[in-house]
Amino acid sequence: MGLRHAVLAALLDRELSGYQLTKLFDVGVADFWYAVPQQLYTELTRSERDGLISGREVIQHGRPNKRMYRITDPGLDELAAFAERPSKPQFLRDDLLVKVYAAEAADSAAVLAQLAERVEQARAKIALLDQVLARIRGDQDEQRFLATAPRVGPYLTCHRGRLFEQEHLTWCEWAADVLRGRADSHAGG
Amino acid sequence: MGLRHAVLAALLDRELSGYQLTKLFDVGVADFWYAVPQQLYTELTRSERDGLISGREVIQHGRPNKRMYRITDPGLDELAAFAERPSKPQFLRDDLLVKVYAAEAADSAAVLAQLAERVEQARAKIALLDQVLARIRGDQDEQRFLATAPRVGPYLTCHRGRLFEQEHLTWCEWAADVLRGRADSHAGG
DNA sequence: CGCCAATACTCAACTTGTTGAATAGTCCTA
DNA sequence: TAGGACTATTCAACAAGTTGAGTATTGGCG
Repeated sequence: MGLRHAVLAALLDRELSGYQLTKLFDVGVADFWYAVPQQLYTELTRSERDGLISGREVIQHGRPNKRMYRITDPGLDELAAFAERPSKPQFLRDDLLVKVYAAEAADSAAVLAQLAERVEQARAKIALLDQVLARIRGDQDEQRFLATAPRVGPYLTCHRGRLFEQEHLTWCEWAADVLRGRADSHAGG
Repeated sequence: MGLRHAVLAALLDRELSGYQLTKLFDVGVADFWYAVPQQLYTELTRSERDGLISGREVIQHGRPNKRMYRITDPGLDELAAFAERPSKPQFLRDDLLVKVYAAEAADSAAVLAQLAERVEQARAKIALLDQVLARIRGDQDEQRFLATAPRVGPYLTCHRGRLFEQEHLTWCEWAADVLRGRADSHAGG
């Protein structure tokens, strides 16, 4: 039940519509989880059925009505209980790594192109996350914010996302350099 | 078909048994993919049926017989074609991040304990990966190895795994510090 | 006026990954 | 000499994630 708890966490201190959640969990700012709309709407229905969240219909003019969700007390309990259950270690599982692992059997130009693309994606995401971090921090410096803000969870996980992207970027560039260097030296001599 | 290509990549330059593959893809040295034995045996059967790998029975004395697999020419083609297909961006999806995101709603001692556990796991994995890297490199220094070795893919992805663990470790320690600091200051005043 | 994007969702089919249990022989340790 | 660990694999049930299509309305652009 990964998504379930991610949704509960997102609803921790604010009411959100299904649609807003799809935006949060979309490529954009899913700094701690990712999911497509279909998954989210399904999960919202299930979580409401199970009493962990409650939704209310909001009638809108000029656009479809929507349903706003908030976390319930049983939802808070579930989240707290989840936090105490052991979590299993995380693993890398990335197509691109497989391609680099098999680089010698593949067209190296294709692999290099994909590494370059990832670098660009990572750069864009870092820029976005930097904005998010600055917005969360407001006008405080980081240390002050972390010491005094009422909630720091979102800031910490956002930082994790940034680190992840930064590291990915660095590695992609390094791997590309290595592969390029080898391709050149084979071609040249 | 993530696992399929990961298996093909692992068989790129050596023949391996299903059991050896389960060890590779187990917690141990799955520096680019992870899978449980059941998944692997299923995938091996399917890939053999599809002609991407071929297996041969090896009769053993004193232990169960085993099946050794090697990649076929169609398998190599498939791997090369896979490397040229675009790969989708990677996302973080980690229980522990959800817990940290929701830290304020959870028992902070429990979250801190899990962060500490992760730090230990990461340390162990880093030590292991360092051994693997040294073994792959042999007696050469890194730069020389990367320039001259016949295959560098496994080395590059192993490095990626190490970076990932290192970054995870650093972040876990930082997040734990932040949360501990806040817990103390709330308790103390 | 027509088209596209955005809002706000739903249904269905499918693929992947997870969990638990089982088999069966050998080797090592207590 | 019993019990566990290691080798080597299989079957089945289920949960989670992916993909593709479809609905309906509004607002803006050219």
